[in-house]
Amino acid sequence: MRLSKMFGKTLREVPADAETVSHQLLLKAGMVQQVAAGVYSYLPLAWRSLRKIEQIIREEMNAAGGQELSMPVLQPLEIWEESGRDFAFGKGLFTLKDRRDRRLVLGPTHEEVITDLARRNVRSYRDLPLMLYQIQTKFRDEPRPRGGLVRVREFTMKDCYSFDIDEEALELSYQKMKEAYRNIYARCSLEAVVVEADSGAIGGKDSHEFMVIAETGEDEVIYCGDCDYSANVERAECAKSHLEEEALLPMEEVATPGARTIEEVANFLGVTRDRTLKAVFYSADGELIFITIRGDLEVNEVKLRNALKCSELRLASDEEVKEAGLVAGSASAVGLKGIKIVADDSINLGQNFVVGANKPDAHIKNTNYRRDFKVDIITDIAQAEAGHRCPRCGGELRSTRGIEVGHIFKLGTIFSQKQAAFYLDRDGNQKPMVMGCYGIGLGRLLAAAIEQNHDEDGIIWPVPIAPYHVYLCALGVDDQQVVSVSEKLYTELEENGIEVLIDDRNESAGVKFNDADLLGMPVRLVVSKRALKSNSAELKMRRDRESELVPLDEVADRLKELLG
RNA sequence: CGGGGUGUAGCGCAGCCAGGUAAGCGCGCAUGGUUUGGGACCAUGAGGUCGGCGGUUCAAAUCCGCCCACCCCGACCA
Repeated sequence: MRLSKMFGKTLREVPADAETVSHQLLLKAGMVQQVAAGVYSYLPLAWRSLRKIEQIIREEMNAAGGQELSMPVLQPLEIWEESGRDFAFGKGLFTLKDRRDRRLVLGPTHEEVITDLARRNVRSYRDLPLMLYQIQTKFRDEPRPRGGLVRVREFTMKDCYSFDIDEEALELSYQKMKEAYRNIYARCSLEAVVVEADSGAIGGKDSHEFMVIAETGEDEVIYCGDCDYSANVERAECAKSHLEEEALLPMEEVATPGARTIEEVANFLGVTRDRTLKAVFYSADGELIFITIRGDLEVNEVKLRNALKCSELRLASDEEVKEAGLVAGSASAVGLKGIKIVADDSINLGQNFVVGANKPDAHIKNTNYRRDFKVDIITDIAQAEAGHRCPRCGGELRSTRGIEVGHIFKLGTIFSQKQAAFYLDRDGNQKPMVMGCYGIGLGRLLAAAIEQNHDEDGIIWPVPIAPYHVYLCALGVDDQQVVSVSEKLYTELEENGIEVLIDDRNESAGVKFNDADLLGMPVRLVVSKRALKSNSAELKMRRDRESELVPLDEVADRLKELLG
């Protein structure tokens, strides 16, 4: 490709909107352009890179036994009602009506359609295992797109679905996919770590995310400094301290004027925060929920959402709290009626807690779960944080940020049950297929690759996903020899299967070098009067500082060797 | 949805507070010339619904109201 003809120009100044490195570089390099919030056009350079990523994924999916197909973006709302996920996705679902007023959705994912396909076509255990995938556009009406290509509303995703006869077979498919994913990231020269994850709106049991560690990542990863435990903070657990056993004491009301926060109450009464129970109020799909958790811990809203199985969850407003007759700052589950109570299991890890008295400026000492109050749900809803103890080995937990570049789930029979996707086993019994699903966001992968491979001058493409291999820089295009040699090299390299972007523009050396660094092709090859004096071209790897002179007739071989 | 911010040429910005000269600057773009190893220089030129609608006024980029778009934080989110 000739730079003089290529669509998409590099910018000297970065559009003010871009915050993250990958977003800035993608814009500055003229690779993407925003059309609306979270909606982008991919210009030729970005598209080439994306196609390479796509091909790598396709090859690995095929190698793992996947069969590629294509399902529609446009889907009837009914199948979403059938699975119940119109509710789970809520406002994230793009919906529309056709001319006959039929309600349609733009698919955010394809479990429903694939399950429908499976139930129509799979009859027998002999048809299983089955692994199907597609590389398709998804639509999600994200509340807030951000970070350039990291979180968008329209994006390309590889989504793969496995169908097995039982959990054991699913485990095999799952491991196969995990391996395929590792291969994909390795082939893209990306370092991705596997973490335990929440399965979110997709549903299901086990789930793992592949994270590219990056400061600008939108996910927080909790990991152990001593063992290999790592999990998305949404799902991460911690070993909660167990207070010393003591005899239950009678409840005692004490005046606590002005003390409202856990901090204030603990200080006022001279106890540590873990001797108190805090109260938090949420609104879950419009219903007010009372949450109680030990004072030294915070509520993890994802865990809470899962416990409640609700769609919309938010902190209750002051008005809602007041309306429910609750006394913010002095509330507790003691004597509370007519409101759903969810507790963190930490309320069991100690005795004689300080709680609110449900009237202003008063608290109750020596309160104990079961004896003094009951709850509707008790489970782990605590947020794990850096500094907490590892649930596996007791080591210290740490925190970092990452970009989620892949997510795999064991769905089990959630969809096959709801959508009646059954098969007949060896003994003639009807059973639901056991499913898994496996996604990779391509654009996000591209962004993550840039986050992980750049310097202050621009992108440093890993060879396998670089738009072109070589940036052939013809320096001094008014010199006949420079032009003829660089054109000859261009043709020769292309004939050898090397992808070349030739900078044939009439620009100064500075401009060309800067663009070469910005666009970040793995190899820069300079043809200039200076180099031609020794009948050579100057070769420099993007990631290196030094260049070397390579005799013209050896360039092609040298490059083949370098690009391997 | 809550909080904060921004909208003036392709990109980056000034002008707005305190209404009034002819809507400016840098980069980029076009033409000509001089340059040519790390974002050159000179000259000439093209390019604008000042986000939109309405209001106030003799007069609005500037003041007021409503709306829209986009960005950031939060909420939310494979």
